Amino acid sequence: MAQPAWDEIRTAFQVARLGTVSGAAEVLGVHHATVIRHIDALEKTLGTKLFQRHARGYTPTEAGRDLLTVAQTTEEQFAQLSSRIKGQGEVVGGELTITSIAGIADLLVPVLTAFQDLFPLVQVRFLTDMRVFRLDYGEAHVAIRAGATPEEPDNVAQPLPPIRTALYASRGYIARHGQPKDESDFANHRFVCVDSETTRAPFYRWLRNTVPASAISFRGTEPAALEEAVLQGAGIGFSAVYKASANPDLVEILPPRPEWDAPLWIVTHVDLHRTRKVQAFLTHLKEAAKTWPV
Amino acid sequence: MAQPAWDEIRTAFQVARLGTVSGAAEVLGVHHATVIRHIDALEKTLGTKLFQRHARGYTPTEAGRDLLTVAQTTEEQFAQLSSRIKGQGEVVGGELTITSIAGIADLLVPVLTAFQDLFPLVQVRFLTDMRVFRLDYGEAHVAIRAGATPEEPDNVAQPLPPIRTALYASRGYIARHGQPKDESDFANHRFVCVDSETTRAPFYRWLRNTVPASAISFRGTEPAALEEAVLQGAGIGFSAVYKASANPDLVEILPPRPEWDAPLWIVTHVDLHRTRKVQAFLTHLKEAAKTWPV
DNA sequence: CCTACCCGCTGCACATACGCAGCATCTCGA
DNA sequence: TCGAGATGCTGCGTATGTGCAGCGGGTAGG
Repeated sequence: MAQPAWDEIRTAFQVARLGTVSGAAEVLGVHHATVIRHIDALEKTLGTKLFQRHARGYTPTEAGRDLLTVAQTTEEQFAQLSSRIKGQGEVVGGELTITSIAGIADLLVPVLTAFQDLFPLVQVRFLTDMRVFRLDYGEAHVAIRAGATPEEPDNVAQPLPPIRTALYASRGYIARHGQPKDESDFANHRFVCVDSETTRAPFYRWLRNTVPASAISFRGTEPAALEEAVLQGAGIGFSAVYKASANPDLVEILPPRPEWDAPLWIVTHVDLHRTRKVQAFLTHLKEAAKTWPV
Repeated sequence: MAQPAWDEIRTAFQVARLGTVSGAAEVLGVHHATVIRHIDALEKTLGTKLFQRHARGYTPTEAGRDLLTVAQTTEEQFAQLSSRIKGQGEVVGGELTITSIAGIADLLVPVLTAFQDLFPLVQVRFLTDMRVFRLDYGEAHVAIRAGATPEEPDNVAQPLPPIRTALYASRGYIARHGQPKDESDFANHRFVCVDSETTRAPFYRWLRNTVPASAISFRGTEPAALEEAVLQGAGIGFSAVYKASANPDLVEILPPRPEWDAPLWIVTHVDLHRTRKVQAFLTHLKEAAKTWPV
């Protein structure tokens, strides 16, 4: 069962509305002949006459009047849709999906809530999952990634201030085990380290190379668990500077090193990068990043 | 503000629904390349990306999902419209407009009511007006015309049994003036005739040529008024045989003559003639005409 | 009654859009 | 790790649809 072409329905709609082929042709911006051919083709596929042809123009039959009412609403629907889509880039509103690693959620959440206050029409979705969300699939508008420079094509990467990391111990740990004088004293202490052998984090690699395996007394996979372990005095471990500096219970064992810095990237898909919504968020995020503790 | 082509919206709709260009192309019965070109053109006119392109296919963006929901209902609306129009010729229902001269209304009304009983979905409009309704303008589905063979192109004419006419007088008239013995006696009687000089009715022409003008004592324009005048005894006049034979008060002065017969025609527009509704009425009408009094 | 305008129709030439085919890329499974 | 399948993309030749112009017919106004 052959379905009629939508363009032909639109042509027939204008003819039914205006009553003349000439008027419809002018409105549609096509030639009179095109209008006639569309009507003929449509009537052929439908197997019914839609119009009575006479010298004064085209008068819709019952079927034509039926088409008129249906296509009338379609016309309005499409017009609304069109202006909605065209205007969507202008107004900052609708859904805004951000994805990041869980570790910097406390850094991002204030930024997101402030952005939401700035643009009340925006609905924020903040996804922090183990897996990397694919920007290609439209899963997120903006991704905050840590590590090496993202190289995916079609992705736009912009730098953020890196996450500085240092070695800390809780005051409870120091009270029990003291504070290492220098690196040679590390063997006499207890350390908290990630369990994975293949971690990409440079400071953990440094830890494996510097501290004897026997000194690493607490291992875990979940970053949040490792941080908690350090706080609880399970051992000496790493923490982001911005987190530790806010916690008076943590004492710096070793200061942050540039090679430990985790580069932070804002990544967006090239198609979404141009939209005003994303642009507004990016400027807001970069502005907020200037005030981040370093 | 350029409006997007409806066909391109349909293409984009199928892509959004199926997620792949290939699938949409197969459903639409066009080539993959056409689908891509439609999407590109539509996104260009809308100024916004509708889909995220990736190796697995096309994933709709917010705008694409918006289009999806709108076009979904459009698709359903058009499908319903299409089947409704296609099927409308199959079911005998809706409006049926008949037009005729007022004089034979009493002959047609029983036919119309019987037809309405046969097809309860039909709504009959019976138009009897002085002016001739134009089938071209879709003013009526079927016209009952009297007189010469209709010659308009695009009109289909079918014969009906002609209306036979004879000369009558009321019993009241005969009681007062007697009954003419033959045509030479007409000068001593009173006659009822139409007022118009240019009447096309052959029996009135015959009357003018046969009866002296002084014998025509009652003139009128309205056929119904003339009939009433004959009944009231104003004079001798014409009446359709089927009407007079039902009235015992009328006495036949002269029997009907073939040259007085008024040919009756069923006329339909060629476009509407093929529809089942009109066909059903035509067969019903012709069947009923067989039982008409002649 | 006649003339001028409007509308719809159709043959022809051209441009646009289409189908085709080959290519590049990615995903999934062995 | 490699291969098979699927998907999207692009250049080229063709066909379909479009624009153009002239014609015929009907209506309206003088």
